[in-house]
Order: sequence, then structure tokens, then C-alpha cells
Amino acid sequence: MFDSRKLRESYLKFFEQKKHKIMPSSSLIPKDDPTLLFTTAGMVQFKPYYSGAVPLPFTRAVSCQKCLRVTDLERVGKTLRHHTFFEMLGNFSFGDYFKEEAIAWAWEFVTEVLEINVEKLFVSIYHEDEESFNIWKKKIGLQEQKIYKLGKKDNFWGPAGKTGACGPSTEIYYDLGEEFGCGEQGCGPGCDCDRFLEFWNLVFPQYDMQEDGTLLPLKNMGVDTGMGLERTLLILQNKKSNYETDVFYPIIKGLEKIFNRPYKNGKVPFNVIADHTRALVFAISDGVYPSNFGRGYVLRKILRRALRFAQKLRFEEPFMYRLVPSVVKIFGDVYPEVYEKKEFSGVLIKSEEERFLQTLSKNLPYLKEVIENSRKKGVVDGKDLFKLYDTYGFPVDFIEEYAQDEDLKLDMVGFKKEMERQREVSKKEEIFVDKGVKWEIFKDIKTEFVGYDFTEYESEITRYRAKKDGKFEIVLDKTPFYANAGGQIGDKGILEGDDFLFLVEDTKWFGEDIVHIGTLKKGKIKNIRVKAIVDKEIRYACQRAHTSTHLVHTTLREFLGEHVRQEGSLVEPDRLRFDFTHFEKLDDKMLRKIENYINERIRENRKVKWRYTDFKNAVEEGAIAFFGEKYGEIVRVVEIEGFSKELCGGTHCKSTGEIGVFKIVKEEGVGAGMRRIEAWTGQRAIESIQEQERVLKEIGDIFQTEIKVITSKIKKFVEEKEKTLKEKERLEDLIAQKIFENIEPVKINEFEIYLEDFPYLNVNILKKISDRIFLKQGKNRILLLAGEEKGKPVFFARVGENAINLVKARELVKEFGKFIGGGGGGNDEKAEGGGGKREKIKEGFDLMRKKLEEIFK
RNA sequence: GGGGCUGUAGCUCAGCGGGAGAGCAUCUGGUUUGCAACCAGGGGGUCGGCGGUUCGAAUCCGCCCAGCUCCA
Repeated sequence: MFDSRKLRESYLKFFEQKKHKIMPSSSLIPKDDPTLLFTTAGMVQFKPYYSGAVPLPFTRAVSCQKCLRVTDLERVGKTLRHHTFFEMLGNFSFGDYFKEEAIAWAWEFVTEVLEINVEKLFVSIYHEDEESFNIWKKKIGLQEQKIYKLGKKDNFWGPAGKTGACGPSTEIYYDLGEEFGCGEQGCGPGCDCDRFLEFWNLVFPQYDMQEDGTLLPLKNMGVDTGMGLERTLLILQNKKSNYETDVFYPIIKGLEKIFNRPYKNGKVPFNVIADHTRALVFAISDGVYPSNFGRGYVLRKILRRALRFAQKLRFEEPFMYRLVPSVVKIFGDVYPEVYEKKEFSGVLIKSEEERFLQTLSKNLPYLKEVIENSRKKGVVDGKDLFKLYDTYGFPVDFIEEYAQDEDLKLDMVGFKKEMERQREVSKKEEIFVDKGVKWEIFKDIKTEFVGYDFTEYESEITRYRAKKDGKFEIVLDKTPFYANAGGQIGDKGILEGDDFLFLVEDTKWFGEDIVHIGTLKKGKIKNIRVKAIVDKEIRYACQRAHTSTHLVHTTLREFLGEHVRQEGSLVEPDRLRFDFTHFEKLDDKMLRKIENYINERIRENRKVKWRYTDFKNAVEEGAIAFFGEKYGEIVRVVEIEGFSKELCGGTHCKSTGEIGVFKIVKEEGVGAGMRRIEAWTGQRAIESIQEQERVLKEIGDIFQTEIKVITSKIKKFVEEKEKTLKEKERLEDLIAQKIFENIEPVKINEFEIYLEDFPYLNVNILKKISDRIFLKQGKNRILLLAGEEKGKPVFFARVGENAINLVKARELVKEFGKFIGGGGGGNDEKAEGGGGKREKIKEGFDLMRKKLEEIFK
């Protein structure tokens, strides 16, 4: 019987015999294509071979490609054939063989190698593709009624991404039998139901789609096929769904144990979780980590969807990480990265699971509140719904199920409106681009960058334009100025000529040209020769920082592990920021270790060399290349002798000794699974050390002690301060007690009125006094005490419960405050205030006394 | 990069213009010694940071930092 290993092997071998080069699966992260989030098909790694963008290393290839798609996420698990992660077997022709061979070989492999029953096979073609029709009918000898002509949607393939190769296709189906069908009339290949399983798609790229949608003839017409590994296994292993084949079942088995529940009593959650676990493990193995944006965000969505299905089974603790070993068992030998990253995958998935469950349980009260408030209307308002989703992270279908239990409906129209609004707001904030006016072109030639060897160069101005802000952009035929790229900021400097001076403030790439942006100081911009002079101090400072990032990268990988990858960097004069993948905080000890290690490499004064080579060679030598970075055929390798090799276009020191000093100043998290180190080099590093020394010395001066013993001195100082505060508290209590014992009220009928000024007491003591006065027999008492705080009068009033109907504390304070020129407020029982003039207090008290006598008479 | 929510004792949080609180944990004393033991008492806080408004800010406003979340 065919298991997954045997199927992969026979496929690759079959086409190897037909002169195909076996290519290993490329990463799930497309290397050269920013328009693609993930590798979604087998042809992704071969895209440039069709357009003719690069010379062809071979004209036939075969591969088993891992793929990730999220376009049909909501269907995954509910059908027997949709997946996020799947494997695609494919054979490819780049300007070599075409439809005839492709169809014949496919048929040969299906019927003779796999020995699938011809009776059950059907095919479809693009309705205008007569060529394929004739091949199927005449060459293969297939009955005409088994060849279905379908439209653009089914049998014409657009490019992966927005541009590139596309063309008609022909597909091979397997009839699983009536029990899988929808039973409707007209059910056949191409129907949405499960009966006719499309398992092999032969695409014939003939056209090259341009950005505006027009179709040009493709330079290398060819063949791009994709045989779904999971679907083919279903047929070969005679199973009811993909999930029961050997690339899924061990995971399902593992889940049965974890949930303590058989698969057959409700398969959907099992399917969803098994599928999503595979996707997570593979994506993590290729360097994608759950986060708030881009690929990481997709991963987060996938994981949460899986957890939601687990919650339907009332399972509410992290468990997916326990399935990692099953995935490794299925794929570990075929995909070594899955085996190598197995611990890391487990740790990452677990922490992401914990994070989500925590968010859910923490925000559940908000959800309950909204549900409660919606009960009257019977509908959860779109705005509320959006808030739950947007702010508290509840997936909409999670809310839906919750609402269903309460017989509530969701206002999806309102929700979508809110969503649209958020999208618009986000888009509006996109960077404003100064398009400037038209270019004045003297000579239409590309810029040559000579800055790796020179910092000064005789050049010619080839074009320029004025910007709206009065600045200019100038392009030279050759320039030593480094343009902002790879995190390193653009050079500054001057362009100098006869009666001409231009101050270069920034240098940027504009397409394939390097533009010098800055201010014209002298002369007019014409087609003249100028001397381009880079500000060497700034350049060298940048180089110190840039060479340091290479030291950091390799050092982190040595100390923390191979999972560390650079995710971005910023290189400024003597300052660098380095983002990398790692799942926990680096403690101070580790940071010091890294710092020391790098400074050792600096003192060794290792040579920094660079050279050009082709991409393949560089990678084989072990040079570090970044994911998702666009590399041409020819790449530049920067090597720190005996220490690191990295693909890099930046400018560097000649040897590490130039860096001088390397000092880490900050380490922080920038998202799940990502951290950032900020470090300073050269003079700036020294200044940071001097600055710290200066601060320490200043502290030493304040505490009048040596720096060596400063911590114990400060500790003692803090202790003493606390002791003093407690002593103060105790004394205030005592003062309050003494005053309480001596204070005498004015009696009016049964009421007792306390009016007293203590110009040396703060409001806290006034309150303590009042507490004692009101502790017993306070019902008939009214109090207004004044004190002083921060040079301003303060006062506090309190009214006993028997008097509260006649006079309110708040009114007392307001009136008194107003009289002395301050303010105040509070409630009926207690109130306080402050400000105004001390000398008016006595008069104020007299007024209040009169008022109270009036009231209580 | 933009929007929303959150930041208070070691932990979980309440308070949301006028004296910094509760439960758990911890310490002391007592009572107990069988499944989260009990009783009494104590310690523990620049209420994330910096500004502003106010007589008065944990509380209102602005900026910054951190965590969560959605969008790009």
C-alpha cells in the first residue's frame, strides 16, 4: 500500500526518470516575492523561470512542496479536502515540454504507477482549450463524456500573487461514489460537493500577466502541475477523508487521548485542530512566529481558531503543544527543519495558547455585560460587537455562539460598517509621498555606486528635480554616497563644483537610482562635473554600528540558538537597533556575556572582507541570508574573518578594531517571539559610559559618599526616610489626641459647634482630630477646622447626622472658602477646601458662627 | 505605522475628584492537627512615568513607557 513516504518517493523518481531535476521544497516564506504572504503552491519557487527574469539553470523540475493557504480558512475541517497546510507534488517545464507530454505522463503515473482504477477517473479542461481536449480524446483515448469543459473559474489559472505566469489548466478527478455527492442533477467534476475529488491540476502557463491585467505571451511557456498529496493518499488508502490518511491520523489519535473522546463522535473539531497543528508546526519551523502583524498574525488566527474548536468540546487548557511530537513523527525525517525546531515549536505554541486563554478569561466579563445589555433588543449592536472584537479580541463566531445560547442575534451589517471604518482610518495614515515635480534629465543612465571603495569621487550630475519644500534631489552618474537600505541610513556630505555647492542631507534609493536630497547653497544645478564628498565621520560611525550588527547576529545565534533570526535593524551613526526572533527576555547576565564576547572580537581586530558571488554559493558556504529579503543572482557577502558571513549591501569597517567599544543600552520586547537590542558603538559608547559615571558621581556628591558604598548608603537613607514617616504619623496621632482633649465646642441648644484655626497643622491632622470628635456622640456635632499646607490655608468640615438636614458640610466649606478667597467641596457629611488669605480666617469663622447660631436657634 | 482597552500591595483585583482598600500570600501570637483549616494582630504601596487643570488628582486632560487587542 502507498503511504505518504512511498508516494513522495515514487513521484519524484518517476519524473527524475523523465529528466526532471529534483528540487527540495522551499520555505513557507517566499524568498523573493513581497506580494506573497506564504508559499501557496509548488510553482512559487520557480516563478522567475517562467517570466525569463533569470537565466534557466534547468528546464525540467519536480518537487514536493509544503504550502500554506488561508483563503478558505472557514471551510477547513468541515470538508474532507480543504487544508491550511498541505503538500503539493509537482512537475514543471520551463520552455521545455508542453501539454502533450504533461498529460501523457500524468496519465501514466496515475494509471500505471499508482494503479488507480480508470473507471473512476474524470478530467476537466478549459472550454476554449481545444489542444488539451484533443490530447485527452485522441492520444489518451479517454471517452468524450468523461472530459468536462469548464469556465475561467475552474480551469484558467491566474498568477500566484498579482503578476506573472498564467494560463489554462486541465484537472484529473476521482469519483468517490454517490455517498459523497450532493445528489443534485448536473453534479460532476467541478461541483462544489465532495463526490468528484480533484487531485491533480495541470496548469499550462502561456501568458505573463502585467500589473494592469493585460496578458502578454510568456517567454518560457511551460507546465506547472500540482498533485495534492493528501487527496491522492485518500484515494490510494481508500479512506473517507484526508484526515484518515497517514499524514493526519497520528495527530487525530493523539487528540482522542487528550480529549478522552472518540473521533467518530464529531469529527470537525478533530479535523480543524489536526490541520491547524500541522500548519503551526511547519510555519514555526520556517521562522514565522505568532504576532500582531503580517504572517505572524495569520498564525495567531489559525491557533485561535483551533482553540475555539477545543472549547466547543469544553476543553479549556493549553494542549496543542502536546501534539507537536505526533507531527514530528509524521514529518521529522522528510522535513529536517520540523525535527530540529521541535522543542521550540512546543514552547512557542504553548505560550501562545496560554496567552489567548488568559485574554479570553480576562475579558469574559465585558462579553457578559454586552450580552446582558442586548437582551432587551434581542440583537447585539454592531458597535458593541465590533468593540468586543477590536478591543477585547473575541472572534466573531465565538461571540455568535455565546449569543445563540441567549437567543440573541448579531448585527453583522453594523459590524462590517465599523470594520470598514477602521480600515479607512488605518489606510488614511499611510505615509505621505512627496512626488515632487518632473525630473530634469541631462543623461539617461543608471547610477553606479562606488562607495564601497571611495568616500570622494569626481562625478557628473545626470538629473535633478525640485521638491515642494524647496529642497532638491540630484542624481549622479557615479556616487560614493550610500543610500538608505538594509537598515543603514543614507550618507550625508557635499557636492562641490566650480561656483557650486550642494549640501547632501540624506541619500535614498529611487528605483535603481541613488538620489542625493538636500539644499542648494551656491550656484545652479546644471549638467556639470562635481566632487561628491561623503561626510566621513558620519559614514565611519555608521560603519562601526553596521559591522557591530553582524557581530550581534552571530553572537546571538551562538549563545541563544539557531532559532535566532534577524527581523530588522536600524543603523545610525554609532547607534544600532537589532530586532530578532527569540521567545524570552535576555537577563542582565546574558547581556553582559554578549557584550563581553563582542568586545573580545573587537579587540582581536579581525579583518572585514567582502566579495561578490552567486546566491547559491553564498548559502552553501553558510552565509546568513534573511527570510523574505530580495536577493539577485549575484550577492555581496560580508565576512568577518573567522567569525561570520552574511549577505549584506551595507558599508563596513575594514577591521573590527575600528568599532572601539560596543555597549548594549537596552533590551526589550517588540511583539510575541520578538525582541530588540539597542547598542552604541565608538565614541557614543564611551560617552554613555561617561554619562553614567557622571550621574553616579553626582549621586555620590548628594549623599556625600564614595561610589563604592553608594547602594548601602541609599538603602539606609530610604530606611531612615520610612522610619521618619512613621514617626511623623505617630506624632500626628498624638497631636490629634492632645488637641481633642483640650478643644471646647460652642453649644447652641443640643448642638455642639467646633470652630478652630490651627495655623501649624496639615489637613491630615485636622481629619484625625475630627475622627476623635465624631467617634462617640458625634450625632449633634458640627465642625470646621482650619490649618495650613504648602503655605496655603486648608480647612475641613464635618456635620453630624442629626444636623445634616439643617446644614451640609459642602455648603459650609463652599461659603467659608469663598469668603477667604479659596475653594472647596465634598459631600453632605464631610468636605474640605483650601487656598485664600490666612488673615481673613478669623473674620470667616465669625461669619460662620453667626450663620450656625441662626440655623440652630 | 494607526485605533481601542488596561497599568493600584508579592498575586487577583475593587475604588474613578476630597482621608489608599479587599481577598489570597507573608510574618507574629493563639486555637488546631484529615483534603483550600480557624481566630486575633502586624508588615508590605513615589496608585506605570512626566507634565497640566484644581484649594485638592490613583481618579479629569496631554505626552511618554509597558501589556493586551484590532486594522494596515
